[in-house]
Amino acid sequence: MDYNFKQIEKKWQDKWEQAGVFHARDNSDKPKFYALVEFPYPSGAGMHVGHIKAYSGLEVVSRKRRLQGYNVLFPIGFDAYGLPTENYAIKTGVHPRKVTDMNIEKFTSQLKRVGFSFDWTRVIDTTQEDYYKWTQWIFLKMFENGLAFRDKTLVNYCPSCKVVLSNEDSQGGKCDICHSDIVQKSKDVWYLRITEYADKLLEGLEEVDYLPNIKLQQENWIGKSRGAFVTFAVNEADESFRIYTTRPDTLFGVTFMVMGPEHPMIDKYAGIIKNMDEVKAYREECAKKTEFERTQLVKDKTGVRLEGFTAKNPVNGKDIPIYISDYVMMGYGTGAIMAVPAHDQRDYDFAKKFGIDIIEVIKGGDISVEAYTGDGEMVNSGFLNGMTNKKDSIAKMIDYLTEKGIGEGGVQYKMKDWAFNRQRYWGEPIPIVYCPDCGMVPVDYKDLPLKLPEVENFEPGQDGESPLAKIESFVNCKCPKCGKDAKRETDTMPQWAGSSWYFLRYIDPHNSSALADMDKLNYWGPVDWYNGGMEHVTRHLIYSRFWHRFLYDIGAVPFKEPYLKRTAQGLILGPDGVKMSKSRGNVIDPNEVVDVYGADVLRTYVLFMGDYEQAAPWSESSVKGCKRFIDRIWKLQEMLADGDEYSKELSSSMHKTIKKVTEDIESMKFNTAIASVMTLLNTIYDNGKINRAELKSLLLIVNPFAPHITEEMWERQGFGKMLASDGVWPEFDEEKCVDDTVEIAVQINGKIRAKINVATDISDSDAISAAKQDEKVKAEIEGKNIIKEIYVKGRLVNIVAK
RNA sequence: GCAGGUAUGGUGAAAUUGGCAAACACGCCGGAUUUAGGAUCCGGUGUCGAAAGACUUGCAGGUUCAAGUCCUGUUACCUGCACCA
Repeated sequence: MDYNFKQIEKKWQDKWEQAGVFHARDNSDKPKFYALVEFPYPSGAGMHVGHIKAYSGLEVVSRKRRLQGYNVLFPIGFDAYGLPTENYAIKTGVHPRKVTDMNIEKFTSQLKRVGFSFDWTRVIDTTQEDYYKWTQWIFLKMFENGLAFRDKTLVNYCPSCKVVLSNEDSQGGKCDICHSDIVQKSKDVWYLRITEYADKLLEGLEEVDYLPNIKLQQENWIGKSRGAFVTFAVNEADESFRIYTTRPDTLFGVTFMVMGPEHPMIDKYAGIIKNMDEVKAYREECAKKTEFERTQLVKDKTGVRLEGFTAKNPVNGKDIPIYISDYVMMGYGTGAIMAVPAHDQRDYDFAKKFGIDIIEVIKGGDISVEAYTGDGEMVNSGFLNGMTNKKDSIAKMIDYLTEKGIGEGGVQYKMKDWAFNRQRYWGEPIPIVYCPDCGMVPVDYKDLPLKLPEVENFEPGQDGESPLAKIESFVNCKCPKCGKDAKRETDTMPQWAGSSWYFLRYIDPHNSSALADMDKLNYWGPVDWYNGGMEHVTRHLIYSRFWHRFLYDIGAVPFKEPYLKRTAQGLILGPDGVKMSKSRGNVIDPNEVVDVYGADVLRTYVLFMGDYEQAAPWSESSVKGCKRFIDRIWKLQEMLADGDEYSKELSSSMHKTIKKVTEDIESMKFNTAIASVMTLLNTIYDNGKINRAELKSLLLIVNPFAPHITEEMWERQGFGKMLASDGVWPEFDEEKCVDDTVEIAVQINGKIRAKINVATDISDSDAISAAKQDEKVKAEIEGKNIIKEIYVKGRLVNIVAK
C-alpha cells in the first residue's frame, strides 16, 4: 500500500480549511504567539523554492506552538505595489490591478498546495483601498508632525526607471530595481525625516533579540559618529562657514579646506572668486559622473582652488586656501571640511596632488609616505602639545571651541532622510493638495482613501512626471482648507510604504475606523518572532521600525518596538551553486517539486538541506532522500504493535528524539531536528516494530515538518479526529533520555586505545579501574608511571602515563 | 579602505560549547529481489596502508591530560558599507 500523497495532501488541506483550525482567536486564555514572515511581492514569475524556505521556518515553529497550546497568529499577505508590475503593464497593456489580482491568485494557490498553516481570513493586499487608506493616514500623521516635508536637494535618480530613489534603494550606486547606475539630480522631492529617529532606532536595538549581524548592519547603516562643528571665518567677506570633523584636536594641522562642488557659498560669492569659469567647468564635470564613476576614482583626487577666497584658522589665525572637490559630499556634515593631510589619507592624496603643505600634529607615523591615522603625542598644536590620549585632546579642543564661541561638540549620521515619492502610477497616492493661497494642504482624514484613479497610459512623463499628472480629473481639485481651485500631488509613495506597518493590520485586518483596535494591539503585539531575508535589514526592517516608533510616539500603538525577535533564512542556490535567477534558468518551481514528490517532501527538504541561516544549493537527489524518509514513516504502519506506553527497547530513543526536536525547532536547527527523527526511524527499523504510543508521539513531532502524512496516519490509527486541532505535543523526561550503560573511550596520553561499556552512573574511580581491566590498556600502561587519571562522565577515561 | 562572517570526506553538513571528528542524508561500491526502475531491502564507504597502525577539521605556531572548538599570526573566499571628514 503506497502512500498516495496527491490525494491525501489535497484531502487535508481542504479539511483544515473547512475546520478553520489555523484561525487565530482574538479572545483566548491561551498564551499568544505572533509569528511573522515577510509577505511576498506577487511577481508574475510566481513563487520559487526560496519563498518556501523563508516561510517554512516559522511554519514549523507555529505548528509546534499550536500543539503546545499557544494561540498562534501566523498571517500572510501581499506587498503588491511596485515597479515590476507597472513595467509589465506598460509592456503588455494589461492594467496593474488585473496583473496584481492574477499574481495574487497564483501565489495563493501555490502557498496552499504546500500546506502552510496561515490564517487565510486575515490576508492583506497593500493595494486595496481599505488598506492603503491607513498607509495614507500614517503619512498625514507624519506630515502633521513635521516628519514629512519637501526639499530641493541632490537626489539619487535612476534614469532607466525614471524615478527618484532613497539612499536605501540605491546602495552601491545602483538602482535596487533595475541595477542601472544612479545619477545625482537636483530635484524637489518628498522626504520622511527618519534621521530624527536615528537615536531612537539605535536605542531600540538594545531591547530586542535580533541576530547579532542584523543589529550590527543597522548600526552601521545609521552610522552615528561623534565629533565637533567648527566655524571658519572667510577673509575676503563678512562671512563664515561651518565644518564637521571627528578629530577637532587636529585643528592645528589644517592646511586647506574643501567644499563640495555644489556648496551654496560658491554662488553667493561668485563675484569674489576670481576663477569662476574654472569652477563652473569642474562642477559640470562632476554632475555628469554617475555615483559609480565617482566611487571608482577614489585614488585620483580632483578639484579646483577658489582663487581669491580664503579662510582663517580659528585656533592659530593662519590663512588657509579653499578648494572644491567631489570627494566632499553635500549630503554629509555641512558639505565642507577642514583638511588635515598629515592624518587623513584622502586629504593627504589631495595635498600631494595640489602641492599643499602637510603639517604633522600627531607623532608616530611617517608623513612623507602616507597619512598617519594612529594615536600618538600631539605636536605643533599649541595648548594640546604633549597630550597622548585622543579622547582627552578631543575633549580639550571642544571645550576651547565652545568657550571661544567658534564651535561645539556634535554628532552626525550616515543615514539620510528617506526620499519618499516615486514618479510612478502603481503606488499609494500622496494625499497632499497644492493651493495657490494656502500652500501645501493635507487631504482631510475623512476623505481617505485618496483613490488611485484609472489611467490608460502608465508610461511616466518625460521630465520625470508621474502618469497621474496627465489625469486632469485627479489633478484638479478644491483646496480642503479654503475651497479654491487647487492641484493634487501626483507622485505616489515608494514600494516600502505599505510594508512599513502591515504587521499591525494583520492584528485587525478588517477594521474600518482605525488601523487596528487598541485592545487587539495590546493582546497580539508585539510580533514575537519575525523571519525574513538579510537584504531587507537596511531597507524594510529599518523603515518599519521607524514608522512603528512614530506610531508609538503619537499613541497609535501601545508598544515601542514592533519585532521582539528577528532571524533570517539563507538563500537557496540553484543546482549549479549560483543564486537562482530567471536569466540563468536555474530557478526551481515549487509546484514541480510538489507534483513529483509531494508537499511534505518539499517542506522537509528545504529545512533539511543545511543550516537554516546559510545558503545552500538545491540538490535533486537529496530531495529523493527526503522522499524516502516520508515513505519510511508511512511504512511504520506495517510494523505496528500494541502498547499504551513506550516499550523498553525504544523508550530512551523516544525521549531523546522528542527532546532534540523540541529544542532544535526553537533554535531553528531544523536540519538536526529532522536528522534526529531519521536516526529514530533507523532505530525503529532495527527494532522491527513500533507500538501505538511510540507512533503517536512520532507523528506529533514530525507533524510540523510533514503535516499531511502525519494527519492521515493519525486518522487511520484512530488517535483522534484531527491532529492539527486535537494533538498535544509530547513531553520528554530528561532522566529517561539516558541509557543504563554507555560506551566510553579509554585514552592513554590522549590517544584512544580502547572502548569499554560501563554503567551510566558509574563513579570516577570505578570507571578508571574498569578501564585498567582492559587487556589493551593493561599492556599500554605496563611498567609506566601513572601521572594523572581523568574520567569525564559518560565520555572517556584518559590515563596519563610515562 | 572599514565592519562582519566562513573554511570539516566525493557532496550538503553534524559535533551536548574544551571531552570518541565526520551524526543524518546524498553520491559511490558490492549484494539481494526484479522483465524493468528516478522502486525496495542488506552490507561497505575520511585519507594512506596488505595489515598492525599512522595521519586528518584552510595554513603556521601556542595553551591544555585533552583543541574543529580557546590564544597568536597567516591565507583564501563570502556578505554588507564605502571619498561619511
